[in-house]
Amino acid sequence: MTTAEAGDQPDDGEPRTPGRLRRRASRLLSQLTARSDRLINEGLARVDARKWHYAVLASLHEYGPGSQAALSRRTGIYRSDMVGVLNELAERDLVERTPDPADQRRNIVTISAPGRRQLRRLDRVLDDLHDELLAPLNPAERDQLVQLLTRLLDHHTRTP
Amino acid sequence: MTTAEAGDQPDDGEPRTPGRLRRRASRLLSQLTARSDRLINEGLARVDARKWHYAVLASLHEYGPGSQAALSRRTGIYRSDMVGVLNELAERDLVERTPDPADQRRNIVTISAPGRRQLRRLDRVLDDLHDELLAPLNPAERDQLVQLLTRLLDHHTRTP
DNA sequence: GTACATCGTTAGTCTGACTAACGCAATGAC
DNA sequence: GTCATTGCGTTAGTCAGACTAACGATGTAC
Repeated sequence: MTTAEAGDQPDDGEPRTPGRLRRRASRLLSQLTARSDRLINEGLARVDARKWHYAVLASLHEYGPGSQAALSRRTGIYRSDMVGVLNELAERDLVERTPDPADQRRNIVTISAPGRRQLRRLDRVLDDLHDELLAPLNPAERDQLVQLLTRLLDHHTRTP
Repeated sequence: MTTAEAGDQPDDGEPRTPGRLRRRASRLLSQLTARSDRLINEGLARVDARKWHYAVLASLHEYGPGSQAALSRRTGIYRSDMVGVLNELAERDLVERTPDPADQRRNIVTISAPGRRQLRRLDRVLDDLHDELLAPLNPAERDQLVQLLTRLLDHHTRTP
């Protein structure tokens, strides 16, 4: 544990972030998330994708076709934003949107063969990007982080 | 380690988030940050403050008066956004903005007595809010989390 | 003294999270 | 069977945070 206490003193000139600020979990989260988001977005943009694409494709692959509303619930994307995401995916022929014969309000969304291919591709891209994101941590520490974050998110999801 | 594997299977009906999605650090970060931000913002709004106020006041208190640009660097707030933050703080008489006699481009920003009082108050408010945010974790785990996040942020700050 | 950097400021972009309201279809109560 | 309620897809729009561009004015280096 000699590597501990990272980020305490800036070696260069002036800009010293107050300690009270530096160790607030909320600040660490938002600062890190800003960088993480940028990293992921840029990485996905390079293969003409966005993270919502991944979420929808993964959900379709793991749980099969579903209505837009169901996809919203599974992915956490608001159903108002889902429209646009599905438009983008349909443009690229990664999913198909067909009316549900059993319920005329519903569209049934299905993943296509190219969609499955793209999903595998995105999985690899995301693996690489996460390797970059988590570079300073060893595998055990990465697990630890995921565990801690999951527990927190879980708590705040169940207890709104 | 029997408490592990939180959040794997939803007990209620339909909405199952794909596993590949659920354990991606980037997603955990952004989901959790969204909730954290909301929690903090609402908490601070109740005492007529925003998180930027805290950042600026803390920086002034720990490192003394400074120009707006210096404050930008210390807090990570863009200097374009700093203007508005300082307006809000000045309205509330928490800081004073006076022209630097030595450099006519600069404003020197100083914390006022009410500013110091507000800072103490915000410190207490934030302590409580973080207690809520980190509720599921024991003190050791909270430290662990802060450590891990700090190391990551550090890495991505030094290596842009 | 001219070229360049810095300061405060205004304006505007982009993304993500979220709300409101719509027309329409299905469902359940009576 | 009608009617209120709920769920669906969609459009539009709000709000906040992060970030860029460009400005006039001032300071600094050569």
